[in-house]
Amino acid sequence: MPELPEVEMCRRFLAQWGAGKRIEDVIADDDSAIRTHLSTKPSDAVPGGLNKLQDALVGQVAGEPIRLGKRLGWPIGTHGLMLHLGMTGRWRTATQAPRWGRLGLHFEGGQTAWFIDPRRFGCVALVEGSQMLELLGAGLGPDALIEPPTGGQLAAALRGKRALKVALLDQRIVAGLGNIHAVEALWRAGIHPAIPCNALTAAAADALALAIPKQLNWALQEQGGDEDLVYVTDGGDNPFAVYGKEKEPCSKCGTAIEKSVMGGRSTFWCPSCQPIS
DNA sequence: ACAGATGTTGATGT
DNA sequence: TACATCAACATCTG
Repeated sequence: MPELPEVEMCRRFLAQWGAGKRIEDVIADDDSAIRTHLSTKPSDAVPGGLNKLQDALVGQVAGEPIRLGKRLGWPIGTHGLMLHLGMTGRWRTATQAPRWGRLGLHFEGGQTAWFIDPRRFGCVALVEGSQMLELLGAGLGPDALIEPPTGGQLAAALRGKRALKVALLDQRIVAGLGNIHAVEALWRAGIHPAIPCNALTAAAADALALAIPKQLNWALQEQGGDEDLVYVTDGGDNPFAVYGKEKEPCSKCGTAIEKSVMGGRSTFWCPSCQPIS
C-alpha cells in the first residue's frame, strides 16, 4: 500500500525489530521475491535466491534501514538488503508464516519480520554494502521529505507539456509521491492536475513545493505509529480531501469533486479550488 | 457472474 | 517526446 509515508513507517518498524540484532534464519517457501535488483519482474528472480540470502545474512547483525523515495536499503553485515513494497507489500512481525508471507527474517530473541505481498509486485535484492547507497538513489530525484525541492528546483525539473500530475508520479522528478499524495498535494496547492508542466507559474511552483512535504507529513502523522495504514478501501472512511471523492463536495468550497484518468491513474480535483488556468 | 478498479513501476508500442 | 497499454498478481465492488 505504499507511498512515501507508508515506506517511512515500514523503515521505522524494521529498525525497531531488527537494528542491532543478529539474524538467525531467513525463511521463504518460494523465493521468487528475491531479485537481482529492485525489479517488478519475476524473471529477475535470483536462482537459488534463498540459499544465497541465508549464506549472506545468517549470523550477521542488521543496522538501521535507510529510505530514499519508496525504496529501503538495509545494511546487514557487509551486505545491503534493498527492499521495495510494490503495490501491496508490507512488513509485519509474526510467529508463523502469514498468508502471502514471501520472506521471513528471524532475529535473535524470537522475533520474525515477514515481507507480506499478495500481488507480488514488491521484491528484495541483495547487494554489496559498499554499493547500496548508490544503487538506492539511482534514477531518483530528491526525496520529497529528506530534501524537499524548492519551487525553483521543481519548476526547473518540470519541463515539457506533459500533465503536471503525471510528472509528479515520475520518481526522477521528485522521489516518494504516488497517485494519492500527488493528487492531494495538488489540491493543497490549488493547482489543476492536468496543466502542462511548462505552464506552471513560479508562484504555483512555490505553492506546490510547500504542499508536497505538508501532505506527506500529514499522512505520516495519520499513520501515527500504528501498524495500520491509512487508506480508503477498508472501513469506508476516506481521510483524503479529493482522492476517492468524485461528486462529493469539496471541503473548502463545496464544489463537486471531479474525476478523470490521467497517466492511467484515477485523478481527482476540485474545479473551483484548482482552476485550469 | 463478470467487468473494472486498486497503493508501483518498468517495458513496449503508436 | 509523450502518450497509452500491458505485465507482474490477488482481491473487492458495482
